[in-house]
Amino acid sequence: MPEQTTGSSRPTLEAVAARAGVSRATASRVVNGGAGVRLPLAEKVREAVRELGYVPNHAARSLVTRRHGAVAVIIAEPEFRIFSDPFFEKQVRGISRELTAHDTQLVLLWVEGHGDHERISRYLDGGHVDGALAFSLHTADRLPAVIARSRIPVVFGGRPVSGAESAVPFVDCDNRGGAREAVQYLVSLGRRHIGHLAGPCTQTSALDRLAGYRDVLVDADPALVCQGDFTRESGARTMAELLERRPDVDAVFAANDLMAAGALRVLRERGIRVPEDVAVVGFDDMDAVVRATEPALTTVRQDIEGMGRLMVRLLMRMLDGAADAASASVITPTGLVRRESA
Amino acid sequence: MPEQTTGSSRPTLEAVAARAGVSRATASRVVNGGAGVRLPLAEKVREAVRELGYVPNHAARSLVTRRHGAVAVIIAEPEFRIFSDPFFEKQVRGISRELTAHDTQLVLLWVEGHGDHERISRYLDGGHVDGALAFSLHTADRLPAVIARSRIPVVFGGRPVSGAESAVPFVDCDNRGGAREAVQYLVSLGRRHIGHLAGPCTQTSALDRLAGYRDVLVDADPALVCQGDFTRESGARTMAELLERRPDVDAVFAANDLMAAGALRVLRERGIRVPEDVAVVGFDDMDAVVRATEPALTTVRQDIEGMGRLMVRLLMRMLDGAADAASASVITPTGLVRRESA
DNA sequence: GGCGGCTGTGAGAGCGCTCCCAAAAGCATT
DNA sequence: AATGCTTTTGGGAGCGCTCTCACAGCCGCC
Repeated sequence: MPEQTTGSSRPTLEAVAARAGVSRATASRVVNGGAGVRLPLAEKVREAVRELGYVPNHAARSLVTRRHGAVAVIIAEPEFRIFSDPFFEKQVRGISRELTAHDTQLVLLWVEGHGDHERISRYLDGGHVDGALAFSLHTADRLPAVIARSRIPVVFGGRPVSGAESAVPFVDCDNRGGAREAVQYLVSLGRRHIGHLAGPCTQTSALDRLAGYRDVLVDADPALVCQGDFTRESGARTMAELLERRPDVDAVFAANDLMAAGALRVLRERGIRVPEDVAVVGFDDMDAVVRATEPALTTVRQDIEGMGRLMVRLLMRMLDGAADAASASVITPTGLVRRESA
Repeated sequence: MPEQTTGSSRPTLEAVAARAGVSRATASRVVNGGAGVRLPLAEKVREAVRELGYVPNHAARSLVTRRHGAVAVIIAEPEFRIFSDPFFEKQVRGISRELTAHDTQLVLLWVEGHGDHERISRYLDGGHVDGALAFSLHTADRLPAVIARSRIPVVFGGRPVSGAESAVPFVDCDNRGGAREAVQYLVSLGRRHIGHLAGPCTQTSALDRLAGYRDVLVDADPALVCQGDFTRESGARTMAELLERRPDVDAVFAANDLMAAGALRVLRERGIRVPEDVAVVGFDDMDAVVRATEPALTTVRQDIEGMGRLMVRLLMRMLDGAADAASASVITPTGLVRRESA
């Protein structure tokens, strides 16, 4: 097997110790913070490190510490083009930043099909990473269950399906509370016939937002709820549907901003004024969408990057043994952002 | 320090060997393919592996093999929202798939600012990964140089700036040849005043496409080239600019599809017929863009996912010592896709 | 039937590091 | 100056694996 690294082989801790005139143990202490080493010695070691360009061998270290300084981020792409989704981009960015702050690496596991499940589970149990972060996308997907069964701690982004694995720790925003606030706001505006353009019923976020809507409008006409799928097109379609079913509708709470944007287009096309005739509220506060709507979209804001960061913090606490799965989940607050559409 | 893995500690190769009644060496041989082990013994070992749920300890293995089975993918986000960019998504997907095929993990390094350079370089030299993949985004960025200086093999996506690091291996499509073909096609259509909506001069892909344009139109009026930046908006702006400068323009080669889409919009707004009055050709053949234009965009196709895969293959060959940096770069072919706009 | 040349197997070293434990050194007391 | 402490330091084991090397079988061959 040919040498893969150029130049001479990397210096070991042994070499550093020899050069500094100390034992390997002392050199190790200095490299790992230097607690309990007298200053002049520590300085000598640090100098040796510098001169030799010493970089600790990670494999050797984690062989004994059983820590890897790495966390897996599992991204499934069953249907969504995950990365193009600005939601995911933000969340992954938050994760990445927080991991960097914890001096931890991000190992990306991109799951393609169902055959991949076995590979993922082997990887998680294979001692490559200390923990994992995953996203609960669809209620039908078996992947979350597979992941949760692994022997390393896992934190989910988004509330997983309730049921057997209720003990799975997750971070999610207060979808239900946010929806409630949005609908309550519409009520406070004096709106009487408030429709809901719902997201796909395979995703808990959509279900929770629908639940929030129902919390406020306990006995709303079922015809006021139209089933969409979080896309702009479905927003347009459901809005049209709603107008047909209930021409007297005077407000709409869309399950996300994209659907709200689709709805606004339809309303504009039909000459229905927003917010005068129909008030519209979205969910997510996605810059790219919100900035482009006309009128500017009133929506429920959630801190997506912050949720990513929280996922990491929670995982780190679990790794430190300071948090246990059952009690650890975090629900982040949402807030209504009032603009022009409602 | 509390236990981080649940349950009893993982079985070692020693345990497998004991259970199978063989030596550790033999067990190791079986786990690694089983060459040179008699069948009955091998079967016994495999059974022990199954019964114990043995998974090799990766750290221990790479401590001795000096292989990590992991490759870093370095993503800088100087200006671009990398992940939202469908180009990157495709390329990363290709990379991910090919890495999986090579049983290699993807470690994502997300570079934020310039202070991060040191961290990246330490990581690359820290014995975490066998090689790295990076993208040469902007000629001004120092990052590629930092990366190229590391002691592990690196393959770039996109031709890096020529100059000092000409020996850096990369994978890129034939930007220049593709541009040439596009412009030649416009010429063959009988077009006489062919403009170019150029991409940012800080990116080699844009420069190469411009060069291809110039290859064909050696002494074109400089006024026919307008400087954009790969965005849809810049496509619209440069198209307007071009129409002002040279109202007689009868064809346009845009540096990418997004710019072409912007250009089409402007042409439509002004009632200029495409392709009758002005023919338009793009570059990239991005589904999302191409599918949405009216008329359908004629463009230069490049296999982005394939480029991602090639990056991995090239890196793997370098890791095997079968390819050396200087001679290894790959230029993938492009092809004109004729639709309606030209 | 004994002997070279196989192939298959096991013993053991050692990858580079951390961490336990014992020894040494320092310090302040008596 | 001797004692009893605390802090620093070094020796050495061992994390789980691979890989070299020596040895044990086994074949056919003279």
